[in-house]
Amino acid sequence: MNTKERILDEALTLFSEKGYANVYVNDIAEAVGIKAPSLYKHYKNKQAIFDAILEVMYARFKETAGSLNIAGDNADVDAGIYKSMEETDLVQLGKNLFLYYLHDDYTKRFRKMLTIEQFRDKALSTVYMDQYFDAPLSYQGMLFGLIVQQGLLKTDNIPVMTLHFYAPIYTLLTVCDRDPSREEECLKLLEEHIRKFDELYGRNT
Amino acid sequence: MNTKERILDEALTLFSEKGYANVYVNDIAEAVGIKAPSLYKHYKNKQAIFDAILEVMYARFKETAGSLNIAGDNADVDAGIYKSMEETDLVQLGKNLFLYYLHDDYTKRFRKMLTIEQFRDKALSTVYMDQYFDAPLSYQGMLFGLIVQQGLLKTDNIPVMTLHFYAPIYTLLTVCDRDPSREEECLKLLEEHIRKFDELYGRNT
DNA sequence: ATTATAAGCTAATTCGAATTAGCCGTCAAT
DNA sequence: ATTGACGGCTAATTCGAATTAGCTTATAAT
Repeated sequence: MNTKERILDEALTLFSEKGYANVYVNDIAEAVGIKAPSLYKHYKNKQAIFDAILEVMYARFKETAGSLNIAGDNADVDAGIYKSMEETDLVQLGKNLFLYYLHDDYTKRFRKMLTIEQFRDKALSTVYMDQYFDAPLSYQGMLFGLIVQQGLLKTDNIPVMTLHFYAPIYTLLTVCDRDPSREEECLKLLEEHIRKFDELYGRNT
Repeated sequence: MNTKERILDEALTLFSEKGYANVYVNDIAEAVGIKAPSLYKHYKNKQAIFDAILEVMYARFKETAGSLNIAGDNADVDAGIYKSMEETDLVQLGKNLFLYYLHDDYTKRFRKMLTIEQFRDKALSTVYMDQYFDAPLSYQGMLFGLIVQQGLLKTDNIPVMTLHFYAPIYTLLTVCDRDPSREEECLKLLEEHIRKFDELYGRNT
């Protein structure tokens, strides 16, 4: 990773911990191991660093939405996903989703940064909502549609079923973001949630 | 409301919209209708204004936790609450909880401020988690315990049942905070959620 | 070999936001 | 009537963080 990239990396870390306004260019430089004025050889100013982070993250989201099949893109359902869903344990799906969101380093720092900065910039809150509400519900809603079609689960209201599946995951995620020491507790609750969800919606009946 | 109180009120509004660091004492003064130096007749400095807001909110939370029976205090269950639960429609309970959180002016601004500032101050994130995770789950868990005892709903896992009830409420709340124009949509989903919850956990069977 | 560019540094400079100094009018209590 | 505290104002002052100026070295291309 070259200096230009490392600046973004360290800046993202700092922004996610303290918020844009509370991070000084000096902090970023120090984290990178250079002096503050040297930053300006790579970026026009502090705001440009922030903007560059956003661009990288947009690009990254686009990639992962496709490859990990959990974060968005409800446009097309290829046969592979469809087939795997038939045999995939819901618990695994939920846990994977949760752990990806929780541990993927970029995702995690970016989410925290969005959480802090979203109220200052409408565009950021839109990104946040899309990433953590609309896209997951849309994508998972489609999956549950297939699962219900297959008769594996039963419901007359797929959007609500999806909300029932996803909202606890989201909620537990916000807990872990705030207090990583509760991760174990949350994972346990997550697993119980999905098992009960499964039971309630009739896979086992 | 005197000047001293109005300062807190306007400052809370501004902090909740832009975050502490992005609000200038000048902004606060302007909102109040005085000049910035006059603020210092009432508060030692900017931080003192922030701290005073926290104190007011702590006090307020303590009050409302008791009087509205939705926001915390799981210590004692008085007979009144117990009795009312027997006949209260869950949908009303959930809607009231949601609408209180969403529309109570102080609660709303304070929640947004906490959301923005929590990562800079461990104490704030603790307050946030307590207010929006632990206390609601604890209190509602107790209520569901009573409801299950009465045989109105059935489950072998009250914490998960409580999570199933509360997580969608919390999730939809975070949506409305970010985009108030989605309130109607969220309320509709909220209602469907609770009806389905009720159905899944067996009130109607 | 020369030159240009990239990327670093130290030492200013700028600039804006927080705070302080010091003055003034009002009003309630002596 | 006088005084003092309260709460406001304008005009500094301070101070710290962002940015710019200008120098240096290394390296890659001519």
